[in-house]
Amino acid sequence: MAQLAPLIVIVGQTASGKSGLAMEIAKKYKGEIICADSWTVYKGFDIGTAKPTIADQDAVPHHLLDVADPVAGYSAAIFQKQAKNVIEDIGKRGKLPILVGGTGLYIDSILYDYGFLPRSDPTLRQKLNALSLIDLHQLASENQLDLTEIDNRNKRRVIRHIENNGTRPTRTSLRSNTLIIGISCEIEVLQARIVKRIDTMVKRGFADEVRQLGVTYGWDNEPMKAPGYRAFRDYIKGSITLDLAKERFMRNDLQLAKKQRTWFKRNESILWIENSEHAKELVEKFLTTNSSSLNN
RNA sequence: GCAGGGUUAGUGAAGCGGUCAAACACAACAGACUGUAAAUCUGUCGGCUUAUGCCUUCGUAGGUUCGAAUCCUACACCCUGCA
Repeated sequence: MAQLAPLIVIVGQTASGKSGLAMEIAKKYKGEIICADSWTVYKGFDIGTAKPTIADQDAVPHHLLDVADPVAGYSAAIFQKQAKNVIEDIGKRGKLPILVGGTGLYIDSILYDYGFLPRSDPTLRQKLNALSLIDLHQLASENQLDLTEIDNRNKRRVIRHIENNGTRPTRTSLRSNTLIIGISCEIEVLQARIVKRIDTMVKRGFADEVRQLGVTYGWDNEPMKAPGYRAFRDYIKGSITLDLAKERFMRNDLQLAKKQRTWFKRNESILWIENSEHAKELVEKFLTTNSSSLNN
């Protein structure tokens, strides 16, 4: 089996400074950035998702931004397929792929080469969704499906198990030739950064963006559920003040950060760093050690 | 000043003599996580400690009762009708 291209992965909580670090590394080592973020994939959702700016995109090539239509939706499996292609392509061109993002599932789908099972049939999904958890357990048992191995109180998981007819998805061990850097950040510092970032977003016209997107794509699509959009939608509709909208935005971001913390905490392959100097040392060492596999 | 309503754990809010450390929601904390993942789900959530255990709580201080967050009295603060 051919050696995989070297891959740098940068993870961390929202607003922890992932993008900034990625830019630094990309500039220094001729890198290209792949965004592993379940919201920046959507077209038009720019300010509120903290999508890299046009200037940043001009300075360093970015991939998997704006690849999804807000109404059509997206998924981890689609991401995985696209990301794998992009990473391979970047490697072939002799550049350094840098996977950056806070969506744990997307990251792990690359790190552990998740074997996603086929997408569900919409008709069947609708039918199963209408059933209660108890009915679903009943159905599973009629089909000799064992639910003890899965989170059987989670309706969504039970449905998925039935749809897959009991087949379990696969995963591999950690991708070879991969350096995973995690940016650690104190909660207080993070909160301050989030507050500041929201102010900046508002100054850049976030409210207008939300209004525009609501008119264009409606209010019920997936990216509209993102922390900022969810919070500002009520402000746009006039039911809450700007201050309250910002307050809720922050709350939503902090809750997101909490989930990200939990997700990444369990991954023992992540090397946690405090500052970008430390990160660059790690990258330097990693690239030296793996130079033989670099396509010069 | 008179009459009425209110004061419950981080917040909102049930309870109105025993089965109340006190429903429920939110927040918080911990965890799971494979085609919606910023999703979905699980556990904890007064303290000690982890026990069918003890201790301290339901504005404050007393009282009635075998027993009070629940009844009575006084006081404090908040809202409403008449002044």
